Amino acid sequence: MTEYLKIFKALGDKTRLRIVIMLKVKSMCVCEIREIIGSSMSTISNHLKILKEAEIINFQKEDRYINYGLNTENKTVSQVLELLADLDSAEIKNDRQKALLADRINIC
Amino acid sequence: MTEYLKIFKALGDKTRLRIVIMLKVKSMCVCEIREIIGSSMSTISNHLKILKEAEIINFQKEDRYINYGLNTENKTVSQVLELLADLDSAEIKNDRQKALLADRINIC
DNA sequence: TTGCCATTTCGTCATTTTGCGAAACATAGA
DNA sequence: TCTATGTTTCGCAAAATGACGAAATGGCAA
Repeated sequence: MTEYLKIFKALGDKTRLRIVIMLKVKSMCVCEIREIIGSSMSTISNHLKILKEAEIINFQKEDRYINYGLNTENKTVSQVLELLADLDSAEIKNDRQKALLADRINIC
Repeated sequence: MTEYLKIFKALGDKTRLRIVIMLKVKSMCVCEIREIIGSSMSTISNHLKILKEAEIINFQKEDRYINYGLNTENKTVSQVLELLADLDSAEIKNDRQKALLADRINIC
């Protein structure tokens, strides 16, 4: 139960849900995510920590950056993420658009 | 997104997750749930309110009681609840056992 | 080594959430 | 109507959460 509890807790926050939906578009570093969400670096970092602990996301170093992405290897997580497949609000479209355009060179 | 947010928020609490899993066994009234969970009446009532607002549960009057049950007619909800199908911890088994034995005559 | 840059951790504050008992409410039955 | 009983609402205290800026960390490059 703890596994699901962590996942639901993690996804039960608007900012984190937005982050997760954005990461379906592509993996991103903290400052790219920050740019789209608009909160402070430390706030984003904290949200990512919670998503990490729920094993919803993972990360890998690339260059000077740490790229965060969805942990699709986790079966429970990928099942939950499938539910979100057809989310389609204006806000989400906007985030997705920005995610596509996001480019570390112009952000970090 | 708001719909999912509400659902995840609602299920991101241990007590509420326990209630939902119990309600898969059978519909129950507030005092039956109270007996199994062990919190106060008002606490349980408040949790049920949150689950109601997320449309995870519904209710119907029966006799003097209000029976709460899972709102399986809601597609999103039933998809989420399917995820929980194979939960199997000791605590959950205990709750399920108690739910099966619960009988308003001896509780309310 | 030193400096730089991306990220995390820390300390603090405001807000939200959770839990409780008491009181209020609703309603079926005497 | 009055009573008993099941449920909800209210008011409050304690705990958890989310946000921020500042400071600390980690690692690459000069």
